[in-house]
Amino acid sequence: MFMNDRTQTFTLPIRTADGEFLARYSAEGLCALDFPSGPKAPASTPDPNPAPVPPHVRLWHALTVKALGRALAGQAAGRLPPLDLSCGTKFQQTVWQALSQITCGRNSSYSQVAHAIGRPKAVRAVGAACGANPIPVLVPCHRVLASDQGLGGFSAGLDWKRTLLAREGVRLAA
DNA sequence: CCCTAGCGGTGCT
DNA sequence: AGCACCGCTAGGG
Repeated sequence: MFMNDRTQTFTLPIRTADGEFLARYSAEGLCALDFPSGPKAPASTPDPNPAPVPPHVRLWHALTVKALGRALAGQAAGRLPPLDLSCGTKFQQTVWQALSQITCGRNSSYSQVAHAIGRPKAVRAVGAACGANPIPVLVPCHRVLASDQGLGGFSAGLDWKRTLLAREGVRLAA
């Protein structure tokens, strides 16, 4: 083989009441989920020359659509497509893995996650890893709060974080 | 309340 | 190697 085995990825839109998300798929599974871009998020420009979407990707996408719909409604996401987290470092993947185990309606803190992965002092690094999470909502980085019960940060904007938490019924201090 | 020091991972030089 | 970021935290005014 030459080195031209381009790892083809597919980007598929998901229309929701909150705007149009974009799901990206690698050969291994869902590798990214993007929040609606603009404030009003007009429909994405259709690809003028779209590559055909393979059946297995369609299947993954169906799972993603369903899971996202439930997650946005504040319910457990249910079955997910395979996740491709290989874009992250070992540390980040460990963190993202830990995030996935925080169940709907519950929450954690950066410090707790740091302890959970056996690096109790890597608290700040955990925060940075959360910010690098390529699959927000489904990998629920929004459930991680500051230890003083503050909101902490959220790369897509704190409004999203507040909204997601509110919908799953998480009660915030203050 | 604010301020600070200390922390660990990551990316850039 | 060094350095400057960071979705942080605990401790001290």
